[in-house]
Amino acid sequence: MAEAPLYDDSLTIALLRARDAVTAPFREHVAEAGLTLQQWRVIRALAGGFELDTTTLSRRCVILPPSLTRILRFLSEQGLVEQVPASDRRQRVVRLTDQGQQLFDRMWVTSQEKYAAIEAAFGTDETRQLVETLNRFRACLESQDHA
Amino acid sequence: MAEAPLYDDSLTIALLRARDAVTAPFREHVAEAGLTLQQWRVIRALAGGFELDTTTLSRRCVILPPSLTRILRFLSEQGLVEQVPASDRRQRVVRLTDQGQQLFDRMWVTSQEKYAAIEAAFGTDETRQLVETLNRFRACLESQDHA
DNA sequence: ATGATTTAATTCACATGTTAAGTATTTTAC
DNA sequence: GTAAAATACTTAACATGTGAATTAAATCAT
Repeated sequence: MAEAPLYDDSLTIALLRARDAVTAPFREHVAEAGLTLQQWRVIRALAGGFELDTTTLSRRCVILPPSLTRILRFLSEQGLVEQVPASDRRQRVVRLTDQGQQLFDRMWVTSQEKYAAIEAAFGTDETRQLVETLNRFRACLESQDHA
Repeated sequence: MAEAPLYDDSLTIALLRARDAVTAPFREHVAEAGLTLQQWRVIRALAGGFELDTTTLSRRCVILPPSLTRILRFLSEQGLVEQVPASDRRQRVVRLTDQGQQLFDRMWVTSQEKYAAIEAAFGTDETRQLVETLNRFRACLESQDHA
């Protein structure tokens, strides 16, 4: 049942595979709307009228700035996102267009259903605990690095 | 302490961030040898004299075949990997060259030390349990999908 | 044995990941 | 007030991720 021994890589590999497994149904769903997972994450972050700058989006969506530049260019061309003036003119602040919000609204229900299916399969408490453990794990490593 | 509410994305995001955190020290380490994490995963899978075909490498390293083609091309050009004849001539079976094995040997000690530091920081048992939970989680989702 | 099917890998095209360098704006220090 | 430092983002260059199409070899059916 278990994989090869020689691997201490197990943690990295386990994280990669868990991510693949959990994103699969969402990837399929958003692809039907012509979106990638990363583009969808940006739309979600902006849903509900939020106006966010690139740095904030980058942190929330876990997408590096150079990728975000390209993603925002794409979403603007599709008419899903628009720029709003910012007091600090270095910043690029964006929000969803009406069209973008409508797309979100159409997709959100199904998206939630898929997430609910995952929680149902693994258990609500177990899922919540896994998220908590992952966040604790990350916090632990990051504080270690700052030493 | 916690991030925004509106997110059901938390699981995906938590997996992404955990992966970023755990790979950071390794990324830095292998970059000093002019390698990427993915290239290093392939080298590790072959270390110790294993001769593996592309499909097996793809599964073990969690790298899709098209990426693997490019990675093996790079590693061959660097003289770290060489092809061995296979009974099934559709397959591409490779192994480490002496140079490749030597590179692995030089890097392996430090790599293990970094992994040990992670286990020490988060706890050996906790780390092992996290890997076990992630694998159980993945198995759970994959069996769900085949329905 | 021959043709149809399946399998293994590659190629293609485009999106994202990643690091370093560049540009414009703001802030800091004096 | 102005030059230096810091900040926010973009661009560039190359590696990987991803799905679809392609090629070559093995297997299957008859």
